[in-house]
Amino acid sequence: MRAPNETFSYPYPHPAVTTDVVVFTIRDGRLSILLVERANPPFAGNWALPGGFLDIGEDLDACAARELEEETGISGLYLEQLYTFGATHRDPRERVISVTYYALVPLDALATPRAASDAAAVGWHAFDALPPLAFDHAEIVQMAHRRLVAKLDYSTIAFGFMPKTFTLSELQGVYEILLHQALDKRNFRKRMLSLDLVEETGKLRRNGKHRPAREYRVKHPERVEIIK
Amino acid sequence: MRAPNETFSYPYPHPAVTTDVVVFTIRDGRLSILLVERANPPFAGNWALPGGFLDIGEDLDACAARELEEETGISGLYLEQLYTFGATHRDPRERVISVTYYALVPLDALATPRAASDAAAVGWHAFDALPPLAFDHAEIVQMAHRRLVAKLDYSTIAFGFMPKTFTLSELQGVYEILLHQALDKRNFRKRMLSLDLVEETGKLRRNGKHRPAREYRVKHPERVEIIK
DNA sequence: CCAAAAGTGTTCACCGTACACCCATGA
DNA sequence: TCATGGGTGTACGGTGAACACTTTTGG
Repeated sequence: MRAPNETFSYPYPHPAVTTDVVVFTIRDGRLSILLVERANPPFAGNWALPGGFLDIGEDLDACAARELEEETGISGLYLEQLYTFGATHRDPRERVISVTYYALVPLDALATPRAASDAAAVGWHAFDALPPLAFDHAEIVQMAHRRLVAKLDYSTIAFGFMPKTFTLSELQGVYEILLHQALDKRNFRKRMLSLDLVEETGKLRRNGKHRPAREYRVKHPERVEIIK
Repeated sequence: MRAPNETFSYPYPHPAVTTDVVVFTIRDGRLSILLVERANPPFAGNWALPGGFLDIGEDLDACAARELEEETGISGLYLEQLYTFGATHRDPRERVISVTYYALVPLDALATPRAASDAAAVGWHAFDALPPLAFDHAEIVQMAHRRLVAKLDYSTIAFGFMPKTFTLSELQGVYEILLHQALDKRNFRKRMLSLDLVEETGKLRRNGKHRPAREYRVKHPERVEIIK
């Protein structure tokens, strides 16, 4: 074993550690992620995931949340650690270990992100039409997407995309976008209601020249992420 | 965004990065993990997970595999990244980020591990009777165990415990130990055979004064970890 | 009254579960 | 011949999938 055994610190070179966050949302009926355009080399002019270096006294989760908040102005999101990428030459400057996270932004919380000082631009990009990404970020995005879709089956992660109140049709739309297929309305409603995770607010949602939809909310927001 | 933007390297303090591995096996009918007894402070005399510092030019996976091989003399195991732990004071000496992995050792590969220079001892411990662990390693072990049990449902991870050839009763025994419950023999066999992942070797296994058991092997070892 | 989305039940196939007895061997 | 673990089939209930029409509103 080569566990820590010096009295103070490990006398060999330390890698840099960053967090990068894949921020998903649904915009205009398409799954989208948040990207920043890099202002500086390497990969200047390329799009990349929001993220940055870990402060030496900062928890990993806090770092990811801070980076996310700095980019989008949104906090309190569902944020989950995804995977840690550490290939030796993933960053040409120095050895960088990236602890990656993913987050879901509810449909109604789409604050227009503001570009930070070291980014040329920041914006949402449809998942199925992403520009070339810097570093190994394309790989990170692919893994986040696989995780997201896999969790649809056995968790209630899709609620992370829902605003405080929503209709069952909106919820079904989210599933259909994520699964890339149409779902049967009756089966979908039966399944959702049997989970006993949503309740009617009692209000109706008028959305056009047709029958109004019942409005729902999540019953126990703190339990939403618990695996079925 | 606070992504890398210096020409060379990030001018703030870097944390140390380690990998730690939860090595599972089944010994004497009990789920067990491999621990080393620390020879040096901090936590001298306590048991800890095998692991150690990342070499600056080494991939994360390679580091975990190397540490594991150094401890057990076994290589080529199923090894999967688990989670990255980075609480600010998890190591009293300096800031340490631990990228954790877990591995499964087949029943027949139980080489007696040999203690490395900086460990007082190394050995297997039953999962339900673990000694107090150094650092946050108890938390790491708990997470690894939850992952292992969860994957039983939707993957074929249990085959990671099986030697090259095995009987269906042995396989069932592994599931029963991991799930902590007895399984119906007929249903278990029906399910396993329907997965079409194992095939008979044609040989019989004589194990006592009773009917010999058919010997099986995994059909496509490279596909064993693919999610159902 | 027409267009558009909301809302509602039943049938069927499949799968997981429960359950009991005979078989082959060694002592 | 007996003790021991190996090996086999069927019946039932629950769950997921397929499927079409009525309701309510705005224009």
